[in-house]
Amino acid sequence: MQFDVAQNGALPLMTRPCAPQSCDQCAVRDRAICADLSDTDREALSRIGRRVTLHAGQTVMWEGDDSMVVANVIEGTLKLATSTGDGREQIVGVVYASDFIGRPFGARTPHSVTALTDARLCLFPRGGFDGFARDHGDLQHRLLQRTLDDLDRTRAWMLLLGRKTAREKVATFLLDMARRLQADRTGMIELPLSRQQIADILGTTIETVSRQMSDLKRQGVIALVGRRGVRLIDSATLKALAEGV
Amino acid sequence: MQFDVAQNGALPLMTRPCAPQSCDQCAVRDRAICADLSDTDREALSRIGRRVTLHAGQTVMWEGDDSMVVANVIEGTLKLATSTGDGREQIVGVVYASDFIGRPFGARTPHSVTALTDARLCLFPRGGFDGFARDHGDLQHRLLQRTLDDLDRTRAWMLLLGRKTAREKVATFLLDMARRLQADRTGMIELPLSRQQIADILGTTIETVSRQMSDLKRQGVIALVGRRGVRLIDSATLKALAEGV
DNA sequence: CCGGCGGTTTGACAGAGGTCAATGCATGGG
DNA sequence: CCCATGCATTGACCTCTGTCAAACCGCCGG
Repeated sequence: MQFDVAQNGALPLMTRPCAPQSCDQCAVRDRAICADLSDTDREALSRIGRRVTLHAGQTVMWEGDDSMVVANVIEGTLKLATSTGDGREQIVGVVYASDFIGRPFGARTPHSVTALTDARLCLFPRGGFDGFARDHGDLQHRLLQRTLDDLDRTRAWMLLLGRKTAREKVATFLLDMARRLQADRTGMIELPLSRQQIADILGTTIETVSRQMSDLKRQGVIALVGRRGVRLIDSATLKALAEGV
Repeated sequence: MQFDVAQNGALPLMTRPCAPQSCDQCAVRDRAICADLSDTDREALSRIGRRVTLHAGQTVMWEGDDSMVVANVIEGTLKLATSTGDGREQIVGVVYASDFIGRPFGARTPHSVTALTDARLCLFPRGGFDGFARDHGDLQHRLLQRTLDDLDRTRAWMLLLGRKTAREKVATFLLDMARRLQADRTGMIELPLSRQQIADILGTTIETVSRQMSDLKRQGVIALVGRRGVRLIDSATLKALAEGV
């Protein structure tokens, strides 16, 4: 367990309001929660919010802060994290393009949100979003669906944190990443996370992650290419290891 | 880590349909998700469902099963749990009177639901409930609120599972239980869980839980009375221990 | 192309907590 | 009321993983 120095620049919220931009060419237009709004409704929602750009490392919301904004992720990867008083960090979620972030209908943001890569958000003031959602059952339904899915995923992750060994954790993590990042034919993926961040997801240390990866490499189950590259060579074995042989 | 033998009788779903009962005298009438429905709507929902009684140890839903029913908890305490292939169990939630259980709007039940005490449920077939919820924005809103709260609590628990020491876990657990069970003036609570179940919540073993509790007792922070009774003597110290001193 | 920085790997070691096993003791059925 | 059963406690031991430290090496800027 160690202390993660928050590396972040100025709060970007007011720094880069992009030129007003219609939803027509939005990259996540049909995957985000606004996907099945009518064109007029979607534009109305769009007018409440604005597009902002983040650089890797910037934090959008802090744990315990008043919940002021919510957002759709248009592009990039971000982490959700909580910490103990003495600085031990646990990553409680990783979000990708089209995911929704922030805490609607609640006073407090229960975890920080930090960009892992450069990212673009479609950001809404919470009050405005809450009001809009209350008036649009389909948006609310979509948000409910998404929240239920998040809860299922989060609970599945609790099994990993509470009951799996380091080996099982790393194997599970690699398979999960391969699925999410759509590994190509050769099983190659580029992790959007440092070893420290992987450790913070798995509830272990950077050294343990590194040792487990090296072991898997030695066994010929994966290959490591550069700092962030991993090639899954024998995913059958990896699956077995993820379940504890 | 050990194997939890599923102790359960017959599936109770069809065994004990109580006499049709109006919502008027329902104990959780104004705390459950149906609380702010109109009387007519609430009665309509009630007609979809039925009241069932469970005995401690009975399982209502199994991990991975098709999601067939959802329910309000009228009375009692239940656990939500997932397991690895080889039988290691992690409790991913504990639900109390007025809480909602089951997976609406989804095909699979992602975790089992088992009664810890005798319990009473207000049970709905999922299809019927889903349809009703879609037509009643206020019900859906309430469900969303609840799900968002669950997600926040679950993520907070991830910090415990991933980053806290055994001492911190047990202290946190006791404080959480005292809050939820409304400890009386003397700080006395009656845990609805066995040591094994506490271990399954905290991602540790029965022996570790027992040792930590004995240590806390030796330090004079708590007193143990009988198998399930705990008296919080010095909750200030307990709070400090929960945060890692 | 090189040098330095920061992330990563590896090693040595220690300790928290898991495992196995025996004893203790509430609790409920006879 | 008492014994038997199953949960809880305690002890001994060992292993996994965390800690501290040093070496390694991609990657970027000059």
